Amino acid sequence: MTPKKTIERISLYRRIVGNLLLSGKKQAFSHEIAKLAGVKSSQIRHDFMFIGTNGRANAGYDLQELRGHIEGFLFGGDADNFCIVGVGNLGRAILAFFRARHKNIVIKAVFDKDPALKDRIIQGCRCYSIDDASEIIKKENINIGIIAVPVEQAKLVAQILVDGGIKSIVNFAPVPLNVRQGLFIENVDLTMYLEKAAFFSRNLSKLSEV
Amino acid sequence: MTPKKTIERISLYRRIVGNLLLSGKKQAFSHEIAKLAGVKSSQIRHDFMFIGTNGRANAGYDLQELRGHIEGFLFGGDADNFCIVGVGNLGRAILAFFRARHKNIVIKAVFDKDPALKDRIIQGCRCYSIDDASEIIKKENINIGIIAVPVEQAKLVAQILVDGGIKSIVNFAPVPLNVRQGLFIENVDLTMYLEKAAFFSRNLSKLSEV
DNA sequence: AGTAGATTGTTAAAAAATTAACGCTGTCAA
DNA sequence: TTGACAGCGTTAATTTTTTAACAATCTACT
Repeated sequence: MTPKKTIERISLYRRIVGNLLLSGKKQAFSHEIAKLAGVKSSQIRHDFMFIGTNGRANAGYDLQELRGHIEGFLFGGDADNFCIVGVGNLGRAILAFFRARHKNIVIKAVFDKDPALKDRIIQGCRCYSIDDASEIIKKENINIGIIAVPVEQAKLVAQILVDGGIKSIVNFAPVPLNVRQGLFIENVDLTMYLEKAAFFSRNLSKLSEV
Repeated sequence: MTPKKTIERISLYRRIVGNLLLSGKKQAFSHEIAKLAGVKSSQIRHDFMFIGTNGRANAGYDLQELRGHIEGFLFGGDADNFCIVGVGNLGRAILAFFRARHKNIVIKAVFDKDPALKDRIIQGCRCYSIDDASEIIKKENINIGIIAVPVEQAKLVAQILVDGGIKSIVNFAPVPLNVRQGLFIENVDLTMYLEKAAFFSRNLSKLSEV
């Protein structure tokens, strides 16, 4: 019913399968994929059941077919249109990373409040004033917003995106945005990841295992 | 026994409590903190039991004291020393974000393989050749490494860090690093977060609630 | 063709995480 | 002082997630 974790793993499987295909492999067993993903083989089979793919006993999964199933499950018919708000270091990093690299993730626009950036083309992507967000979101059919602004502005930006019709947000600002019904928000908290890593560097014994 | 999720929340509570203090608040109830953190109040009380803090019935938690408890739990005596490998967009973004901002997260060095960057000071932080990683890690007493290099180099870099004595890694390269015994690795997969957001923008009804 | 061995799909069990329940304590007002 | 209420701490229940178990199936080899 709430397969968030499953979705995360499926996204990971997609890349693993892609890499295996690139390396020339045609098929793989659940335990091979499991090794690469860092999970148990039973988890793989369980997840694959969820997305409705099937392998063959003693022959594993056909990777081409598997990729098709995963992408069919994960992606819709058309590519998903994203926008990024905030063209600081992080916004540029994300833009550089995804621009023209992922066939289902298309960054259609970036927004900033700095007038100097207005209409500039950054990494091949046009920068608009945040004031025009609502208009551009509709025009470009953008469904997902990435928030990469300073923490003070995050809530306001989220509101602007939602008002513009955004359904789903990935928030990099270090403040958890309150989720509202009918909206997906993923808070990616870099400080938290660093503090967690620091904690476990001092408390490795508190880790269960792997 | 494996309180990874709890650690994540505690890191979040730390910031929430800090913000409340900044806003002039002296104490808070579990349900107030819960609201801000996006969890249930019973979760708050449960987690606070874990870190060994205590409030008073009908008066909630003393925020100053709570912050002390949280930081005592989360941080060690000294600040934790980090390094970043890869001075591309993402590495710079992380450096800019943390440099001199967080009293317990100190970025002591950045590494890159580009000779042009060697010994340059970036955001107040010196850039070293990756070849000197082992030496610098020991000299600066660095325990945590942040990997922000292209995917092809991630595994090699991880090996270098581990060989140098790093205990804990935050990996931003889109390949899951295999965890070895006695090592903490956090894979932060940006592609996964974007794909997940895209998936739920098309399948909002599949979200449980919240 | 038959048998041995390996892997799948699925169900059941186990483990982990979250949420609820509730006795107890402290506060406030009459 | 007493009663009513509100909130904490803790334990128990629930829910979710992961792992194991195993019959069915396929491959390969003789």
